[in-house]
Amino acid sequence: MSEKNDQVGQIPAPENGKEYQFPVGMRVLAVDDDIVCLQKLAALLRQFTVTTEATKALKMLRENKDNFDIVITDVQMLEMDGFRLLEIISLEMDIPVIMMSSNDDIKTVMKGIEHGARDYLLKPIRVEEIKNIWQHVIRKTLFDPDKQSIPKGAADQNPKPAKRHGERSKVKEAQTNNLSDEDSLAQKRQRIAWTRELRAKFCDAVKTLGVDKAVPKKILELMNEPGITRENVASHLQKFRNAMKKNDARTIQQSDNGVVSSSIGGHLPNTTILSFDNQGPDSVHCLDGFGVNGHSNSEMIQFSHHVQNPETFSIVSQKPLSLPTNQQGILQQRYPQAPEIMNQMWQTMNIPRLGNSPSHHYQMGNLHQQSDFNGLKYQTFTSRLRMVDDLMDMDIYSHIPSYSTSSEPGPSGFPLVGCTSNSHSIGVFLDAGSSPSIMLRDASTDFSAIAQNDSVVGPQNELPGQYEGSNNVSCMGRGGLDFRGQITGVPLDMQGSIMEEFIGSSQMKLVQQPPEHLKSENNLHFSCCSSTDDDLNAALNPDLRKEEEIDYLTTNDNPPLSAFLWQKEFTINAAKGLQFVVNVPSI
DNA sequence: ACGACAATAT
DNA sequence: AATATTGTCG
Repeated sequence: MSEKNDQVGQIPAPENGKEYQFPVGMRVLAVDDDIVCLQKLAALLRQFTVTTEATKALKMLRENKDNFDIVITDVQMLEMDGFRLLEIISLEMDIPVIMMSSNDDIKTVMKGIEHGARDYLLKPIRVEEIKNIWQHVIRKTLFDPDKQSIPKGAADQNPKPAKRHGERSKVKEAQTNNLSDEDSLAQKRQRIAWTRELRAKFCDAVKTLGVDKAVPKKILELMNEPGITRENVASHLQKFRNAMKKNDARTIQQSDNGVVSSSIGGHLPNTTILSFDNQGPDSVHCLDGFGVNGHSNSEMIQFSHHVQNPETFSIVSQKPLSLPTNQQGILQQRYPQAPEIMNQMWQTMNIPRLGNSPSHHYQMGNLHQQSDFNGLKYQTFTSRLRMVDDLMDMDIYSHIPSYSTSSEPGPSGFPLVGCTSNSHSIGVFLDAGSSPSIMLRDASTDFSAIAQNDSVVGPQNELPGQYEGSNNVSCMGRGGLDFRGQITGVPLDMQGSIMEEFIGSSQMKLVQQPPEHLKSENNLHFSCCSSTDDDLNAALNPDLRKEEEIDYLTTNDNPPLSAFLWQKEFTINAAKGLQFVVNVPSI
């Protein structure tokens, strides 16, 4: 208590220790939400304070930053990420922070370094490592004794815009000989991360203020988040509003279509034929799905190589499916319904039905679990969807996780209300039974969840190791989590409160990371996301439709989806290499 | 090279 | 405060 910050200078040199002695007098704040780790760590420390909650740690630090010489924090924690903690600490005070984690992934380590961590210790922490951390405390006082009193954050809070330019160029010049560490950091814009928690807070604030009355300053107040500036909020608000605008536009566009269908002359096709465009009975149509458009694609050749049981994919017949005509009105219009299409697909592909389930229930792949959370149903299933360059044991059946036409939850849990695919993936809409209007907005996130084919998202009580070796995706009625555990597809702010609460309540989390090569190469993660999202857009918005790229199936069950009319022939790459063509006669 | 995002400038 | 532009990142 009585001790002051300068006391750190008195930290005994290592020599004075016996075989192993933690530097006397060094006050460590250790943060880890894993109690066991915390205990282990504590055993190595002398004078320490521990907490399992980053927020508590922050509080302690804020209340008296002079009480601690150094902070050691775990990287992965539930409520607050270690990085976030690090970020806030380095923003608000000048206490060295050491990260620890069992993850030695270079990127993660780099992230720590970039955020200003003084060290990155790999778990399990060994004595030798802990023994030396005093150096960081010393170094701090040695190297910037003056800056000591001025927290970095404070300086950054009130930047003088006018002087910015000059400063920046100066930094560049100075870069040559200076402390590379701090300076390179200073050069970069330091940005805050809008974590789930933050966004949730933001949303709450906006909600309570009312969308039109929400201005940065007030939001900031309501959020009550130190470490965040008004500018931060303003920026986020800008994004938020943009997203809002976009979303509105989309919705309007859609309802327009639904009502008028003007883009194709106000008529609806009265006959629709679905056929599978295979080259002949029993042939696997390993068309690249680009061949039709004249692009050949070497990847697809690879595909046929990798197919282990070609018979599995045989298409039994090439039976056009004639759908009943109905001219009642838009909702009754007969387009190929996803169920019908699926039906045909499955029939022709010889996909087995589930035991004695009602005729429309199918199960593809392994259905792990169906759950209900806060009234939202979701389920996990196995998706063995692979990207084109990774087709080793591709299994076409498992591309479609489950399906049901009934509005009652069947074995699959949800009615399939639509589906889409691109050359990489097939996506399905499962409706958890909510209002159709919400469906559209959130639909793309469904895709994302599915498209993130090598990630596992599941309820917390599913063990991380449980799915090892398989590619699992958990899908909720709407919304999905991406590799990072963030909601994907549309900005979180636009997800609506349901999703927000669902995810925000941290009942869901990412339990398995995708393979590294999928994450890094070609931004696969992102392209995957956005392409599916694009597909959705295109399917729903004729103007955006790009004939040669967009493949989709949609259904009439759901007004928003039914708003879309098929006017031409589209190619559906239902799964890599298998190509179906939907012929829609012109009116 | 591009889109998303957040900082920064106007 | 709102909007436009810029810098970073993957």
